[in-house]
Amino acid sequence: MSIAKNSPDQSGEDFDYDLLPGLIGYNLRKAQAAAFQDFSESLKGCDITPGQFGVLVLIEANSGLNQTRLGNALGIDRSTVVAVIDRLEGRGLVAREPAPSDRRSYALRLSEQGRALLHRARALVLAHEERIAKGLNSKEQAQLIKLLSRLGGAS
Amino acid sequence: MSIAKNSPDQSGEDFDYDLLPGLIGYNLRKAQAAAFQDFSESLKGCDITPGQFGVLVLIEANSGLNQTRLGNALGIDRSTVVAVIDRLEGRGLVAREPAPSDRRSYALRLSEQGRALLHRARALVLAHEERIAKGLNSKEQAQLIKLLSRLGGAS
DNA sequence: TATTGTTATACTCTATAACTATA
DNA sequence: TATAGTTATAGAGTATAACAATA
Repeated sequence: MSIAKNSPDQSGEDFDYDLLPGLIGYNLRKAQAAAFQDFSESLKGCDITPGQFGVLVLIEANSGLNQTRLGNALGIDRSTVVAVIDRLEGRGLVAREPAPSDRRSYALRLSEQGRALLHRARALVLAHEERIAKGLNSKEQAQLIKLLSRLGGAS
Repeated sequence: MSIAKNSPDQSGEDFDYDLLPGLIGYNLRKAQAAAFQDFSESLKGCDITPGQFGVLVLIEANSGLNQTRLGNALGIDRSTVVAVIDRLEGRGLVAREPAPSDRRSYALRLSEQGRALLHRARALVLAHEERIAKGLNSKEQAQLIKLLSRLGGAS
């Protein structure tokens, strides 16, 4: 096996990427794919995806929020949130509790197990961040985050 | 409807994102999601995804390449390439031709229709790129691409 | 009427393992 | 033995449309 998983072509032969390397979108996709792969390996012990990590963080930091607000914060549809929470609840990491003020909605909370897993995951995520950004110094990392946050009208 | 599709929380109420805004991975995901959304809207007439656009570009620029090399160039598994090409072939945009030198593999080519669609798509993609990067000047755009390309060990 | 959560449905992307044909 | 493509299978992410319960 001469080519590692998910790595770009290394076959020495000429390959023409045309306009792709000049596109922000293409570089974004590639960088995100690389980050996703490293994330998965780094958090193998926790078995969570970047999106699930974000959900756990937001629930812990905003305990009692409902699914609609969580979806708005993440920029995903309510119907998508259902499946995300289903998985997390199925693993005993998140609980749907009755919301005191509105019987249509749930108050989302982390279980003890969820809190413990998130604690472990945080440390692994920080190590993962260091690894993917090891080619950049702190100033460049800050610059990258600033530029990314200004993309897509988040302004 | 006070909240636009896939936009971050605008409910005025306090919301705690905790460590997320400081993570490269989180900002990468957010930026990519915004770019994907804009791409989809921009290329509605062509009905292709960013990944499919990349495949069409690479096939045109490297006519006759096989699925394995394409997968290597994109960093995706051979089995994933099959479904991707199936869809494109099903729409008559790509053709699997017998490879002259190796009867195990196909030589991928764009159909006339595929070439025409790619021609239209290129213009739309460039407009899309301008739109998502409208908050950045040329120097910042170049800087962003440079920083992104140095993430994930692509070094 | 509007909102929350849900279900049904659908599409894309992704991978692993095992298989066939060919090298 | 190794490689190219395929299939079966699985999981995650995403959305739209329609529905029940509640506001």
